[in-house]
Amino acid sequence: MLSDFDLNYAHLFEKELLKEILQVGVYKKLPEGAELIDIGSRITFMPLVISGAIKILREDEKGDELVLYFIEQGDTCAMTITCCLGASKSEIRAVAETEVELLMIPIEKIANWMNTYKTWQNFVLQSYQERMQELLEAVDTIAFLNMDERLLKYLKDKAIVNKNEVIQVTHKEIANDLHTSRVVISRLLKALENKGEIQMNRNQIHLLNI
DNA sequence: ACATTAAGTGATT
DNA sequence: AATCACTTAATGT
Repeated sequence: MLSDFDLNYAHLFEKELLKEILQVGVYKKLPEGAELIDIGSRITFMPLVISGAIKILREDEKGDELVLYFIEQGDTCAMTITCCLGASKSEIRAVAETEVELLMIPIEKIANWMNTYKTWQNFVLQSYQERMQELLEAVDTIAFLNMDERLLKYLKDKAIVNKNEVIQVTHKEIANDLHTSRVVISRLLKALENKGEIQMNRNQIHLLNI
């Protein structure tokens, strides 16, 4: 498991930092569907994703959800960085999309290492920038794309993070993630199937043209 | 065989 | 695109 960590992160950090990370970092393995961070919760650690993927979503008072983006191995959560810089409560919810392996870094270390390690500073700034990019992409998707295009993008993203063109989901789950109704999803999926983009089975969707 | 859950359909707003 | 009401199909017990 730690060799997997090396694979993704070793080239990024200098020796001493790597040693510190392994010292203070807590290894965790979570099953699919596990909740990592909830809205309003206090963030006490920064997760470095070793393997698997995490789904980041926004939620309204009624509990209606909207998926923003997925984060994968080599990524970290930008929300935790924001938290370090002042705000301490999470604005998003993070759920394990697949089984995930994480290395949890205590939040105090983050600001600390920013001063001592140049490579850490680069890493944090760069991942923050990448998240910002993804967030803008998510905004574009919601604002400018039709529902059918959004759906297709969602399916493709899901296929990528799961490393599988066959996705296990119900229409209901997709509807929740995209914040729409099941009937709409069923109809759009039907249209996609007729266009030859996908193939449907109960509880699963097969992406054909990737 | 029966109950439950997923998915399909037509009509209405 | 959302909602309703209803049907059909698949699956679990």
